[in-house]
Amino acid sequence: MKHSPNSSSIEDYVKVIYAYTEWQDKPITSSALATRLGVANSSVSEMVRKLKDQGLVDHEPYSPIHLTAEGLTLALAMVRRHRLLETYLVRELGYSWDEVHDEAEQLEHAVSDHFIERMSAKLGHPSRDPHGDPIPDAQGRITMVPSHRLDELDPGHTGRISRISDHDPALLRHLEAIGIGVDTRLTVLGQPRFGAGLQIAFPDATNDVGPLTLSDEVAASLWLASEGAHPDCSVQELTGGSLMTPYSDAQ
Amino acid sequence: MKHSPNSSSIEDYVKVIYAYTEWQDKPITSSALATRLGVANSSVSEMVRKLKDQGLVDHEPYSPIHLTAEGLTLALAMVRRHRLLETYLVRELGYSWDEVHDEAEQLEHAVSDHFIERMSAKLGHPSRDPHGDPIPDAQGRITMVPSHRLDELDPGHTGRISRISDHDPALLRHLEAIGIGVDTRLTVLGQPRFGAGLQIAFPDATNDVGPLTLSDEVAASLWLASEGAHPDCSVQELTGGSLMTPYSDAQ
DNA sequence: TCTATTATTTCGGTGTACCTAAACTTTGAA
DNA sequence: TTCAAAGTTTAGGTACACCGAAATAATAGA
Ligand SMILES: [Mn+2]
Ligand SMILES: [Mn+2]
Ligand SMILES: [Mn+2]
Ligand SMILES: [Mn+2]
Repeated sequence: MKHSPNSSSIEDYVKVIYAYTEWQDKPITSSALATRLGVANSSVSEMVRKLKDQGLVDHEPYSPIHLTAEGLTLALAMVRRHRLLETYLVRELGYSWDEVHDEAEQLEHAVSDHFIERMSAKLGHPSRDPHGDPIPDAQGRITMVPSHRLDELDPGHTGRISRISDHDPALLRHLEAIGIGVDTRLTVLGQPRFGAGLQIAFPDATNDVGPLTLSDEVAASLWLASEGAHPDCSVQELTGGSLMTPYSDAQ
Repeated sequence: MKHSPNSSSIEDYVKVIYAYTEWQDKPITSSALATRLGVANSSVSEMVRKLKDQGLVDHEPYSPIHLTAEGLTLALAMVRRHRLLETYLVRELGYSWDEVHDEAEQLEHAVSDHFIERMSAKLGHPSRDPHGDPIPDAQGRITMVPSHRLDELDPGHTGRISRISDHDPALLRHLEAIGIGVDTRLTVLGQPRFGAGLQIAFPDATNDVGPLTLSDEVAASLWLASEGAHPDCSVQELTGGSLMTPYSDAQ
C-alpha cells in the first residue's frame, strides 16, 4: 500500500526474488534469498516481514516468498534498469561482458527514470542485454524466445544459446575462451560415459572444434532456444502499468 | 589514517567542505555545512568528529573546518566525478544544463573509478563542466583561468563568464533566457542609482540587448575571467597523488 | 566589562539494515 | 511414528546517519 521511496536494499530483495523464479520457475525460499544477497537468514526474515507490510510480497512463516503485483512491478523496473545499464556499458563505454554486472548492480539504484529512458532511446530500445537476458519495456512487457536451461534438455536438441548467467565473471571469460556466446549454435549430446558434465557439439564449426564437455555449473548457466522459435510468439504481459516511479519529483 | 570504504555521506561532507572554499576562499563553518547539506547542526558536529577520527579534516571545537591532505584528495576525486558526470549527461545523453546537477549528485557515489576514466576518455578528458567548473584531472590537478565573482568586481571590468553556480536549476534557466552562459562576454557597470543589484552590459551585442540589472543572488552566482587571462598560467597542483581509490577491487 | 545573542556541541533517541545465538517449525530417514 | 537435522524466525545487539532539545562556548553591543 505504502509508496515510500524504496531503499536500495528493498530494490535488491525484490529483484532477487523475481530473478530466482525467472531461472528456477519456483518461488524462492528464505535461505536461498539470503545466499543470493550475501546476508544472514535472520536478516531475510526481518526484511521479508517489512516487504510484506509494504505489500511487495506474500509470505506465510516457513513458506516460500512470492511477489505481489506491486512487487512484480518494482522487480521488473529494477530488472529493466540493470539490463539496460549493462547493455549501455558494453555498447557505449567499451566494457566487456564480464565487467558490467557489478557496475550495474550499484548504478541501478542511483539513476533516475529519466536517465533510464534516455539510455534506452540512445540504444534503440534493445530487448536483450549482453548476456541475452530479456529487457522489460517501459510497460513491463518481456519478449523472449522460448528456451530451456541446458541441464534440463534431453540429448539431441540443437539450437542457439539464448541467455547466459552473468553472475560469475570468471565463467563468462571461460565461455568466451571456448567460443560460447549469445546466439552460438550448438547441439546437446548428453552425459559423457563416466563422470559428470554435459557433452555438446558445434554443428556450424568449420575448423577442428570437436565436441566439448561442460561442467554441471556451466551447463546450468546456459539457456538454449528451440530451433526455429520466433520471438513474437512469446510476449509475456507481466504488469498492467508503467514501470516509472509514481512520484518522479521525489529525487 | 583508516582506509575504510567511504560512505556517500562522508563523500558529500568532504566535497561540500572543499566546494565552499572554492567559492568563498575561507574555510566553512559548522552551520554553513549543515545548511548546504540540508541536515541539522548537531548532525554536522557528530560527522565532523568522525571525519577528524578518519584523518579527513582538521578541526578544533567551535572553529571552522579544514580538509587535511587526505581529505582534499577525496574531495577532488568527488568533484572530478561530479563534474565529469555532468559533462557526460549533457554531451552524451542530451540533458540540459539545469537537469544534470541532481542526477550527478547521486551517480557520483555509485560509479566505479573504471567508469569515470572511461567517461573521461570518451569525452576527450574535458577540463570544464557545463557550468564552467574546472574538472580536476586524474592526478588532482586543476586548470582554470583566474576569475572573480561578479559581486566582488569593481565597475568597468570586461571579460567572459567563466563559471556559473549550478545549484539552482531555476537560476540556470533564467540565465539561459536572458542570454548568459559560459564564455558570454560582458562588462560590469556597477550598482544602479537606487536599490540593489548589479548592472551589466553586453559589449558584443549586435541587436537591441541593452544593459541588464542582475539581482545580488545572480551576481554572486557568476564568475568573470579577466580579459586576456590564459589558462596555462593557472594550473594548481593540489595533491601529490592519484585520485583512484586505493583498493579498487573493493567494489 | 558584562551580558544577550548566536554558534556549536552534547545528550538522548529514532529508523534502517545488518549480525550471532537461541528458539522454534518442518521434514524426512529410520 | 518418531525425532534429529535442516530450515526459519525471534531475541538481543551493533553501526550508521540522522533528529530535537539542552548545555555550553564565542562574540559583539552597551
Ligand atoms: Mn543492486
Ligand atoms: Mn545481464
Ligand atoms: Mn552526492
Ligand atoms: Mn557543475
